Amino acid sequence: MSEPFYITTAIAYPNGKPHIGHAYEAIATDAIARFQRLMGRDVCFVTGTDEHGLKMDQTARAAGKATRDLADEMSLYFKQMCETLDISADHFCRTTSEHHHKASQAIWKRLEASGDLYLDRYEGWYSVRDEAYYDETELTDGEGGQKLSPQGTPVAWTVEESWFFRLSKYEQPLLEHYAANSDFIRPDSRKNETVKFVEGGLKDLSVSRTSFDWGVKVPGSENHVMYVWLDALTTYISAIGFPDDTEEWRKFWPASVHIIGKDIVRFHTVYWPAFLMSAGLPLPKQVFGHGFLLSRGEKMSKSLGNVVDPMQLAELFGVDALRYFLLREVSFGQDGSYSPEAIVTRVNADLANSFGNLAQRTLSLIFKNCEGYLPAIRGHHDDDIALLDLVGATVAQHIPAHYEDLAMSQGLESWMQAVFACNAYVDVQAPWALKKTDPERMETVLATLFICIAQLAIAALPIIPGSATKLLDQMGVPVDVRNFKNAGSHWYSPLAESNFQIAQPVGLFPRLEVPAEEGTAA
RNA sequence: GGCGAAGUAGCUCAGCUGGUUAGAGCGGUGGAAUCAUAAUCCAUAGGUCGGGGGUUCAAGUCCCUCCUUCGCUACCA
Repeated sequence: MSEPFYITTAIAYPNGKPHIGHAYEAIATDAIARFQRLMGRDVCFVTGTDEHGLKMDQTARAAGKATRDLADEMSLYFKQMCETLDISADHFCRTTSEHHHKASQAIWKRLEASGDLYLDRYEGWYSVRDEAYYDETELTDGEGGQKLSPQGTPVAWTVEESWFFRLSKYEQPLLEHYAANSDFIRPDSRKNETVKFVEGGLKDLSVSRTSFDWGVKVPGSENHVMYVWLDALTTYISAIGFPDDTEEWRKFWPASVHIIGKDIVRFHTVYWPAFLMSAGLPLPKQVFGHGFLLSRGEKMSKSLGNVVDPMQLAELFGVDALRYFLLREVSFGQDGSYSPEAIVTRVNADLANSFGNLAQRTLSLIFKNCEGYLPAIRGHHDDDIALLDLVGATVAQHIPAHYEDLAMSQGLESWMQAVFACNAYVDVQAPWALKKTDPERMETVLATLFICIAQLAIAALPIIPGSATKLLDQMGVPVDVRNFKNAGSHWYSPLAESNFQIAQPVGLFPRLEVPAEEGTAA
């Protein structure tokens, strides 16, 4: 029985098309999910869209559409993005689904049964124009003493009936949980922020709204809809069956890790655990808040006009090139910077010049000098052993250790070091020269390289699944070898003896060029 | 204002609990090689580790202070 591993992305809020940040999160989560599958874990990977709330309603109205139609349309963009980027999610969930409504109402009833919900009034400065409450400190004084919101719209003191959740009750339990589970919130900087925040005291949370109705109806209070976050967070359990007693639910909850952006850490590390405690359900084992992608070091925003469409990038550079760049260049957990130049430089250096060329030169030599048959090994030299050991240790130990720690960029750094060692080995051994002086030795050298390249391709599968698979296909590596457990097993000789023959190798990692029209944002 | 993170070679960054000549990749320079995607390999470029002060036999690595950048500071997500 393999150990279950349940991982989720944040459930994206689709009041616009997906941007590079959504793509980044999906890609990173996918790489982790794929890695765990290759480690033999039984993986469940969930992503989806969080479609309720005021913003969706407003966006739809502004576009002159029915909210449901907008949700359908936008959610589809996210789903398509996942397909395009090779995201291997097991479930794509929508909070508008019937089952999800049922689950949200079920968790609501559990909170209620715990005595953690009470009806009260929410008071504050409300802007009708913005349909939002503002804190006193955010307001400015307009003409005639009229108080204005940050958007410059008039606000008025408003009282609204609302259900409240006794968040305050969970202050100590949460702090105890953070202390007892040091890995619950990662990276540490996010954990510190959360702990300080909770230590500062928790107020009860308003968890229903009556000012709009685009959401999950509160059981027994039909004029209330649930606070979007309560509903959205519930996706993590509704996706695998809750409240029904399904096999998936029993197997996969609690989640191994929620991968989220650093902006929504609080919702996942304070509200969500508190809701779960109240509901009597186990807490996820970890919440990881990744950083943001900056465009040339600047925040991306619609007003700056530097928002990047991930679909366009994938089309321009290739899905695997984009995936590789994001996971190699950005240290997971920290902010990262993106630019077309950076993608081109990184991908050309690592994938095209180093790894791609290594595979191409090796397979070409085998194709030309061995008629495509895998060369025989006739006794290894020390150099061969050293390379096999280095690549073997990298693939069996170093890379998995980094991936396991969600340090994909460091795993890829180890990967590149092994690639460098292979290229150095090729140059020192010079199989093209051995062809004339010692053909048998040439065969051993090429066989050694073949084994190393296959192992490196396997280690790259979580990051660049498409091209690594194509390479392994070209090389005839059996599917059951393509995982971290079997990559280092003795599969080469059986494959060679099976008379497998490689075809003329085809380059899988083309050199990229910076798009010519790349100019300054107008 | 309060709390926190960061400031290391031209660029992007590694440097855990303090300890030999501060590291990598990219770029630059000089060689080698020619199997390969004008790709590869080898060597190299001498950066006061933001400024100042302190602790220590010894400090990017601990303490203080100053400067700069950034994040969090609750109910739009």
